[in-house]
Amino acid sequence: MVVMKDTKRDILDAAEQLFAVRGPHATSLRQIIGRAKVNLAAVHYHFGSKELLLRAVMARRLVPLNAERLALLEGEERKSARRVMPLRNVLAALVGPALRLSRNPKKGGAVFMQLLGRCFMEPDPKIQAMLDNQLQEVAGRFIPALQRALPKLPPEDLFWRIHFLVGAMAHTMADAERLRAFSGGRCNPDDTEVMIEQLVNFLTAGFKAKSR
Amino acid sequence: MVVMKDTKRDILDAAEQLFAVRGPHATSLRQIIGRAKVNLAAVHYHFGSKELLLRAVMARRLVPLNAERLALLEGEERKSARRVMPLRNVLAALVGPALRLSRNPKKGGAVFMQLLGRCFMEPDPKIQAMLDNQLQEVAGRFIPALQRALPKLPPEDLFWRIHFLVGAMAHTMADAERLRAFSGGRCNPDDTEVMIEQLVNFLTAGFKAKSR
DNA sequence: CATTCATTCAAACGTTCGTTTGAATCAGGC
DNA sequence: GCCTGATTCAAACGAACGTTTGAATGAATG
Repeated sequence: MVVMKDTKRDILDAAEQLFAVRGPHATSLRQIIGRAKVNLAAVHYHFGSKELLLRAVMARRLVPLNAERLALLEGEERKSARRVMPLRNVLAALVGPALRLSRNPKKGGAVFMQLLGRCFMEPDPKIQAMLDNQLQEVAGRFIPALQRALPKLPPEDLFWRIHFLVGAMAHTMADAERLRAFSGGRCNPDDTEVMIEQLVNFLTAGFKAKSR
Repeated sequence: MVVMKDTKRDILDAAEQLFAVRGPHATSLRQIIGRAKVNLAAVHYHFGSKELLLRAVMARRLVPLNAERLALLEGEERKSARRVMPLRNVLAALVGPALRLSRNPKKGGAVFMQLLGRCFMEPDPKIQAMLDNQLQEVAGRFIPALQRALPKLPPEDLFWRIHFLVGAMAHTMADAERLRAFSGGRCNPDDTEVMIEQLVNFLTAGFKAKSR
């Protein structure tokens, strides 16, 4: 009674871990219950199905993450009052909270960041629909903010660049570790602030490119 | 033996198609032989295993693709002789041939482009190792070329930006179609030249960003 | 103590997976 | 016409998958 409902949290933690490393589709429920040390039927008892489990894993972290992004954006909007908000700050509000996850092990940490990146790249339409749904509000607030920060950029160019942003961000979240070996140790993906700095710096320049 | 057996090619074509749309891991051999209209055992008879089949699918297109990239780079190097090669041309030689695949249905077309993008994002270490192997030569030639085009950029920044490039390119190859809906029809992923232009333009500006 | 209700458990369900087998089929060389 | 080696075929293999079942467990209620 002192400790209650370890089972649900244990399943969520184990699923998050394994979904992130091997991808949701390549992870079996038996691997999850093996790591969580619970019974196989507990997954369906508490969550209903594998798909609903993934949804629960994502919602647990994504809801606060998106709230943080929106709060950061609103804060920036308040700060810059009637002036145009600097593009760099908009991008930092979008990208920063997600990449900073890896600094916060208590809230999911690098594990969830990797999972989020993986879900962006999952071909499964069910997973894509779930993500689109979870990110609808964020997109609806950030796209106008980007447009305001880049008033001269044609919408077509803007959408192409958002697409590139998503690719670069997702790949960085899902596979930052690959960069360590690829760069021959010159880059350290564990240094979150450098990572954010590099990505925001790159994206800011990309978004500011002259339209052709 | 004048022409390659229909069976082998039929399997390669069907596998390429299905691997690309659903991802290699989510595609079963039975789906492949159903589309190819061949016997199930034919896959193992001609290729040995599912993994070797994927390797064969990739090699068939990737070998000529990489050769084209290297030839394009060499051509640019010859053209600019002792001068510095423009960054834009290096990036175009790297990104162009891959994205232009979708214009060339006879050589795999958009289907293989999507598959290549998917493989970049596959968590499976076997697939990653295979890709790394296939791309080693290209990386070894393009990284110095990028360094020469950006002599003032610290190597750490360069590697971060290559990482972002890979993410943006892979996401564009694998999921360009998502952009059509996401942009409300404003972007047309079928127009390959616009796609290349947008990506190269974005990347060129990103690579040229001031180091911080 | 008896009852209740949420939770856990071992076991099995029916599918589907990648792979293997051994016989049937077909080609060309003698 | 038969032999040989390459290819195709239907059928089955064992393993793993997501899911379901029904009984055992345990704490709280009356």
